[in-house]
Amino acid sequence: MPRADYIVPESWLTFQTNLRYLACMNQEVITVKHAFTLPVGTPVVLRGWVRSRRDSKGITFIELNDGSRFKSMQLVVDNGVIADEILKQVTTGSSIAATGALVESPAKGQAVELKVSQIHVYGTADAASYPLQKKGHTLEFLREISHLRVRSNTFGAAFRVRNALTHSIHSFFQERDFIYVQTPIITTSDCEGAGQMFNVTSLNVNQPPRTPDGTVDWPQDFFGRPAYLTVSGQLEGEIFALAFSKVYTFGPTFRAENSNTPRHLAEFWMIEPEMAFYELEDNMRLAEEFLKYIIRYVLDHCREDLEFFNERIEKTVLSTLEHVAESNFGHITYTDAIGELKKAGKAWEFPVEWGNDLQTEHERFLSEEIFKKPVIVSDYPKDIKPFYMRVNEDDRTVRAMDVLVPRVGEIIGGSQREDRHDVLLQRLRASGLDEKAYWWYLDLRKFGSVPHSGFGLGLERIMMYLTGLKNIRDVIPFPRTPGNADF
RNA sequence: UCCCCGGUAGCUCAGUCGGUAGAGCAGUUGGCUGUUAACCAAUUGGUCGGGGGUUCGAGUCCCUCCCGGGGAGCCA
Repeated sequence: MPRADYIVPESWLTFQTNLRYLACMNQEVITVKHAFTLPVGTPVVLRGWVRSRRDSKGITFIELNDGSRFKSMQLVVDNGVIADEILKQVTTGSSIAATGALVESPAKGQAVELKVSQIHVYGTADAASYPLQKKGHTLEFLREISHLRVRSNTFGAAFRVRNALTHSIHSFFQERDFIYVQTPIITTSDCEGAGQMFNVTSLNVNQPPRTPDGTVDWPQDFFGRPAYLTVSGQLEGEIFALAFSKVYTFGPTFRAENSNTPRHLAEFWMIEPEMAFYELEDNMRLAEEFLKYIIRYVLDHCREDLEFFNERIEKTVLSTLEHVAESNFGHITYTDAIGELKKAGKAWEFPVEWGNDLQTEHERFLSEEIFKKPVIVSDYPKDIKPFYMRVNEDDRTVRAMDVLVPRVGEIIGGSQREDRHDVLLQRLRASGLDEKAYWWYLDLRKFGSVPHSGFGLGLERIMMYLTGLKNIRDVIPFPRTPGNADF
């Protein structure tokens, strides 16, 4: 809906006057996205960055993008309207404000365009050295210029999708009475069983204080003992679930693993819901509902961006997302999955044997060949899963679940938690963990313990699924990987 | 961390048997009255990833280090 107080009267001739008008009305600058909704004839000031410029004799076309949506506004400058010395500065990458009126476009490609009456150049961008060209760049090259890649089509689309995705995650849980809990980023509970952790210390790492036997004297450190960056908020999430019934965390997590793959980051974002009174079946139902909800949301709110990914990055993005949002996930137990994989009669690189963990090749076969859609594998052997997962009646398997999706692999890992104090204690000991460090975790099973479940979703993993981008470094603003923490 | 592939102009790449550096795009200049990755013409542009070695001679062969990509493990 056009709002009169957004509209700059055409008679207000100078750019400075327009600026003052906007300022005194205390209005935010109109976006390109908003401008496309205004009726033809509306005078506006648009500001943004020049994507490209095309000159013909007597007429200049400028693509102006401000990030508000994928499509740029085409600015049309007729001969003589803008002084040559100003127009010369309007190059790819420069930042400008353009005053003019929205008009119907006589040519194909856009319904409306801005007929320019004035241009103000905020900042020039030397054409010879500005790295972004009008033609395609490789994602690897753009990754080296993370401060500028966000101005490109691909990364503009990716981070608008990421924004919508994070919004939808909060909406989903808030609509269902989940409480958002911020679990700590610094933790002293080591060996959470999820890989190498980053040490956090205020000691001088070159000359740490040492005890007589030569080991580092941790009591002198900031927290009085070794501290780490969290690898998961799950254990603290359980504390809150046993008070607020349904909670979720949404924050960064850290792994110091030396993983060099397109699917791993040292710093990534994770969503971890935790629900009291939920058994594994409830957990699986929630995971499926959750994934469908956020996929539907992004389909409904980022159509233009997804169409770009579908056209340029991965031709199956739209069809798979539509399919997944409508169809039911597959479900198979680990034991049955082993049977299916054996029946497939394929020559596996890793042997298919009950008790072995599923390898990437097995997971892909399940989701891509057998089910051809997301599939939940549940009830894994207890020996290959962490201590906190609830042991089944058979005493051989635990109430674990992994959601596997075609193309990306494991996107969710979760379980029903062990809520029996004696069993948990036994599992802790069997895993060789220090039960004293988990005193509060055991306490939760001593005082008002209830069945409860939860799962973790990697934000960047679902981003890869939504966009079709094949390297996780392209779906997070500033990727941290072994040997790389630039920007 | 392991295995494989790659690094040549700002970008994407070619470079034969070891003989002294190429194209497209971008940039620049000019042309074109409505372009859409505009088009047409001309033109500038190089420490061939770093170091070492073999050779009369290395972008090319060897060693080594760095960086990037793919696969694996770990996982989300």
